[in-house]
Amino acid sequence: MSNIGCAPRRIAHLDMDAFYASVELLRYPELRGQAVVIGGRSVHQPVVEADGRRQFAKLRDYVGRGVVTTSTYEARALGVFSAMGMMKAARLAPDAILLPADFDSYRHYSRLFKAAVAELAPLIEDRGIDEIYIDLTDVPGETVTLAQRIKDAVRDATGLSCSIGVSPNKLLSKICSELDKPNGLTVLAMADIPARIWPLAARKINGIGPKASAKLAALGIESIGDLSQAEPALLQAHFGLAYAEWLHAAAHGRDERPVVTDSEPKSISRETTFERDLDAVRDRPRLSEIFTDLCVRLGADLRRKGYVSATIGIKLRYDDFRIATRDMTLPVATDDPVQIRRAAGECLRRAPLERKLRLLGVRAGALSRRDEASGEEPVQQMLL
DNA sequence: TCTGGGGTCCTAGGACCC
DNA sequence: TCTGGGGTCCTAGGACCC
Repeated sequence: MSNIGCAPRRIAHLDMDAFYASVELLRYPELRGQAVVIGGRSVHQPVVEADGRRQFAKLRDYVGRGVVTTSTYEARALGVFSAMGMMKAARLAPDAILLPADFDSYRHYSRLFKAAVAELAPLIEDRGIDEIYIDLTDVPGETVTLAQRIKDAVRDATGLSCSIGVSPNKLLSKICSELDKPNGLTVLAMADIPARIWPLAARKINGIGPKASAKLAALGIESIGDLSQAEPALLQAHFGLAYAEWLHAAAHGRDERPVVTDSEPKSISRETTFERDLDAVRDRPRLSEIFTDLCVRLGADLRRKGYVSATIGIKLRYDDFRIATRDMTLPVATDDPVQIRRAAGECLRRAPLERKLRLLGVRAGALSRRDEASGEEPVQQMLL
C-alpha cells in the first residue's frame, strides 16, 4: 500500500458491547440492569399479561442441550458467559431472564451499525455480525476524535454502545478493543506494548486458543510478555516452525495483515444437534428426515446467495463428542437439493455408524458463483 | 444433568501428472 | 543401483473464531 516504510497504519477494531443482549434490551427496556441470558433452543417468547406487563422465562426453567449465546454484563458477573451449557448457566444464575435468540433482528442492527461506520470510514473488514476492522490510515482527523465520532455514529444509528481499539495493526487493535469494555476507546502505539500488552494472558491473542494456551502454560508461559521472551527454539520444538514464528511475532505486536474489504464465502453449511442421540439403525427414518431437511435448506441457502458447490460433505458428532467428516467432489457444481442429498448420502455410507449420533451436518464447499459456473469447465476437462 | 451453529485456515498423506 | 522431484487435487482431521 501507500505507507510501506512510512508512518504506521491506523487500524481500528470495533466490537459491539454484549451485542445480542443489548439489542434485546432495546426491545425490553424493563430488563435493563438485570441478568439476562440469550440462547437455548425452543425458548419461550415473553408472554404479555392482561395488564400489559411482560412475563419472561427464567433460566431455571430451561431444559435441553442449548448453550448460552450471549449474556448481559450483570449475568456475566454471576459467571454466565457465551458458549456455556445452559444447564450449567441455570445452576449459576437460576433467576436470570432467559430470551430466545432473534437473529433477524441482530442482522438488522448489524447492517445499521456497519452502514453508519461506512459513512465515516469506508475501508471495513467484516468479522461477523458484531465486529469489524476499519482502516483509518487515510481518513483525516486525529485518532481519538475520529474513534469517538465513530462510536457516536454507531450509537445514533442503533442506540447501542461499542468498544473501539486503535493501533498500527489488526492483532493489537483486537486486543485493545477489549481493554476498556464496555463503551471503551483505547489507542495504542508500538511503544506501549511492554506496559499494556505484555502483562495480559497469552490467551488474549486472537489465534491462541484453549489448546495452545494450555501447552504454553505447561512450558511456564502464561503472559504475552513471557511469550515475547521465550526461546524461539523452545517454541519451535513444541509448535512447529510456522506457528512458532507467528507466536513470536504476535507477542511483539507485529502483524502486517491488511484490512480485507471484500471476500467470497468458501463454504456454506447446515447442521443440527438432536434433542436426543440417535441410532443409525433404530432411528433411521427420523435421521433420514433430518438429513434431507438439512440438504434442502443448504440447497436453498446456495440458491439464495447465488452459489453452486463442487464439494459436498457431511459432519457427524457422536455421543462421545468425537467428530467425523466425509466429503466428495462432484463432476459438476450444483445447488440442487436432490443432488446434494445423493452426494451427502454417499458420504454417510463411508462414515462409521456404530456409535449413536448427536449431530448431523451437511456442507457445501468449492463454491463458485452460479452465473460464472456455466458447466464449460468440466466439459474441457473431459476433452483432455 | 456438560458442551450450538456457522465459519476460516492449516496440516498431512496419497493420487496423479509431467 | 535403491528407486527424481515438483505441483496440484482430494480427503480427513483439528484448532480457532464469532
